Amino acid sequence: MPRVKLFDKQDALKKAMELFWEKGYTATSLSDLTRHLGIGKGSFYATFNSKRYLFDTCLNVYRNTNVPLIEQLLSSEPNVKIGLQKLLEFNLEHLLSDSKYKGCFMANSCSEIYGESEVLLGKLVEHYNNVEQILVAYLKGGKINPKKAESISAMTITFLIGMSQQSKINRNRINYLGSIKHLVGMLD
Amino acid sequence: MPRVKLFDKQDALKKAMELFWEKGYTATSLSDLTRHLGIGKGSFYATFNSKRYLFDTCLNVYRNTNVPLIEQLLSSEPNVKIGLQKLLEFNLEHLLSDSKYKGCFMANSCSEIYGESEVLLGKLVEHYNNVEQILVAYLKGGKINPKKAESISAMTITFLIGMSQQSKINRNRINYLGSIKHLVGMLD
DNA sequence: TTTTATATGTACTGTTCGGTACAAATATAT
DNA sequence: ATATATTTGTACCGAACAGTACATATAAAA
Repeated sequence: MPRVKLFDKQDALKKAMELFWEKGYTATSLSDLTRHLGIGKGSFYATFNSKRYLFDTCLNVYRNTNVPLIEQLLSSEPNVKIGLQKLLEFNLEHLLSDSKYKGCFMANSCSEIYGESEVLLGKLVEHYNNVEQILVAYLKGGKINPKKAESISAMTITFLIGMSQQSKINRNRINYLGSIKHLVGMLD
Repeated sequence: MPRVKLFDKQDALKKAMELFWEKGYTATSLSDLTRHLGIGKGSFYATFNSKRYLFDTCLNVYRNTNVPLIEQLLSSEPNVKIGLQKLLEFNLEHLLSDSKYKGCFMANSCSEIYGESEVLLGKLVEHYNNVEQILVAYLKGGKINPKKAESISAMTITFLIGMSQQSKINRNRINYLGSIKHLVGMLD
């Protein structure tokens, strides 16, 4: 019976994610969104409840896209040293190949916690704990001793966050590759 | 002849810096500022030109406060291994002792480059190049071979940026200390 | 073709934004 | 005491903000 939507929700979600990822929550206005998604205000609120709610959804989309990618990348590489290197280089290439200098959506969002209820904070904490645990389990599975696996995982997370932020102002691939080499070397 | 200012400009500058540091440029409104500084709009614009101009000034204040601190810390420690460790631990303690979870003002500002003219970007690039060069010179001065000095400096910068961002969602001192130990150990 | 449930655009809400205009207040030099 | 240069608070500006109300358009079911 009803009229049918003129746009694809999943497609619009992806576009919204790109925009929030690029500009952050606060700096992205509703007119930015409707313009970029190519839909009107009516459709926007009928489909996505509110700006805040859409943002949360976008964070989930990002997370549900990237974490499995990491898991797959690691699980397909039995040599943990190479696996760790691939993980780091994979992230680096993603950052440097992005002409918009967006960095990492999760890491960016750490700068937008202020004033929010605990929801965003909790989501970020959970995400990074999750990734860290994946890495720890992977390294332990490769006969790295538990203590070392944990400390190297922790350092890798910190380094990844740093790289994603720094990639906005420094695009020197050689530099980062050198650091990655050192980091991976710590597994010996 | 004239009426005299009822507030201290340097003091107000410091308060403004705290606020921008905590909330970022966009999320800090003019009413936030005047309320926090305890002055009216008239005084604000008579003293600080504009919100944007004040922000730039605050960034300079931050930088002119912190870089000399780093230089002093390093120059007073002849053992480069201990010097690097002190630098990292000094930063860590600063981050963890801040009950407001503000992170690093410079690193935070990397997330606010979007849409700005090249001014902010240039300032951040220059700052991090500067700090990196200070570190390189310090390590080279301690008989670390040039190549190694450069790669470890680069990694240290990335790590510091990462730590400052991550400190907003993870306050586990032990974790960071472990990473620092590993990083310093790379000098052997 | 008519009915009908949903999608859509537009006009509008009240609020806040950064910034300006300017009159009133005031501390000092005379 | 008076004159004066400066600070200060307040009223105001147009624009943009997130969000709502609702009439209109429309595609499918009947």
